[in-house]
Amino acid sequence: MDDEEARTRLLDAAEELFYRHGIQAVGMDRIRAASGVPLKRLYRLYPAKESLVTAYLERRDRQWTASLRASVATSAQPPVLAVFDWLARWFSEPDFRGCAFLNAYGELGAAAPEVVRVHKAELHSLLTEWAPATASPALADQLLVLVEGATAVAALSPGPEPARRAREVAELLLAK
Amino acid sequence: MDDEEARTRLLDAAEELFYRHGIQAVGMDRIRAASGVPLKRLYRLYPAKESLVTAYLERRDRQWTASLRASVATSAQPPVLAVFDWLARWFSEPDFRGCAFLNAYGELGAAAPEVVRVHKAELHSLLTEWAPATASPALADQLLVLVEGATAVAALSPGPEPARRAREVAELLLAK
DNA sequence: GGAGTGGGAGAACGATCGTTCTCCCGCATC
DNA sequence: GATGCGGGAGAACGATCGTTCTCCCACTCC
Repeated sequence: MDDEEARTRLLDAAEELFYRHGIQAVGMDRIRAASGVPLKRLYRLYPAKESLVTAYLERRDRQWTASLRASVATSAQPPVLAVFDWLARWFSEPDFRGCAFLNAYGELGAAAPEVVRVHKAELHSLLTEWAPATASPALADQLLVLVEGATAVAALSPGPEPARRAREVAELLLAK
Repeated sequence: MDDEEARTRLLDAAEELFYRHGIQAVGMDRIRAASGVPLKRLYRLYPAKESLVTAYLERRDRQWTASLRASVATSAQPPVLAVFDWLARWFSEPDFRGCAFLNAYGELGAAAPEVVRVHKAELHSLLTEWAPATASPALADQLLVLVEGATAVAALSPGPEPARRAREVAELLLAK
């Protein structure tokens, strides 16, 4: 097992545990046990828990954004509506538990890593990119409210319905 | 200082600290220091941290719902739109940091107290009550997405704008 | 006034946390 | 084959947490 594989295993374990149980509720030793990476190596690759948390969120941000981009690009639907179809599938995953970045911000507050804010800015920028060129500049803001709202509602009552409700509203916004 | 005043002081301190810093980040001794209530009395009134957390969320639920109800009842606007005006004022409070119930759920996961789920069910029921009688039964679900979405967006970029954007969308839904 | 009681201040306890250190084994080098 | 050395397993350390205990003082009741 080289360092690269150890990093992957550590981030896999961190993602699974931090996302499911929250960040403060998971100790470093639990991540060592779940990843199989010895503590000494863990601290060589990530010198403190905070850097592991940041790395977890940064990788999740890249993967989340890439998955959404790919799904929107290959959908036959208008991009903005394809977002909600992708959300419906995400909300149906068995271990879905809301937005990892919002959860981290709620738990850590001002101590949350910068990537939390970056993630939300990226999402806003994607929605701006996908909105019809003729639309009002407020449309991206409104769509962002719909995406965040569907995610927050689904966090407490999982399943595709919140995404479908949000999609209905988005269709209305586009037809306006 | 009788027990009732001690309870109030404890819940005030708990609300201020738990909401601002997160639940796990605040120790019982910090609540003792902020409230001025001795530890012995604290544990007589709330036998464990979990019961203090539950009491904090339950009181906040009652106050939040009462404030929203009162504001909607005295507004000249249609009830559903008055909700978003109330949100805009809430988001502008200097210590606003998102929905305390969603934050608690994100931090505690399955270990979150039941009141988190109850709070969201109440909100849905209020929106159903305030929706025009002629509206589609899906309207309350869509409004819930808008309310939660505005709150989530405002958590990371505070101020009244997310509520205004959500209100614009709600107007469109009502005019449909 | 003396005995009992309740509560306040804060030390103490056991558990757990993030982090570091010790010990030891396998392996590469001359 | 002796010698270093990187790394693994896990003990150990200091801090902090939730919770309980000790000590002591003020006050009540006869």
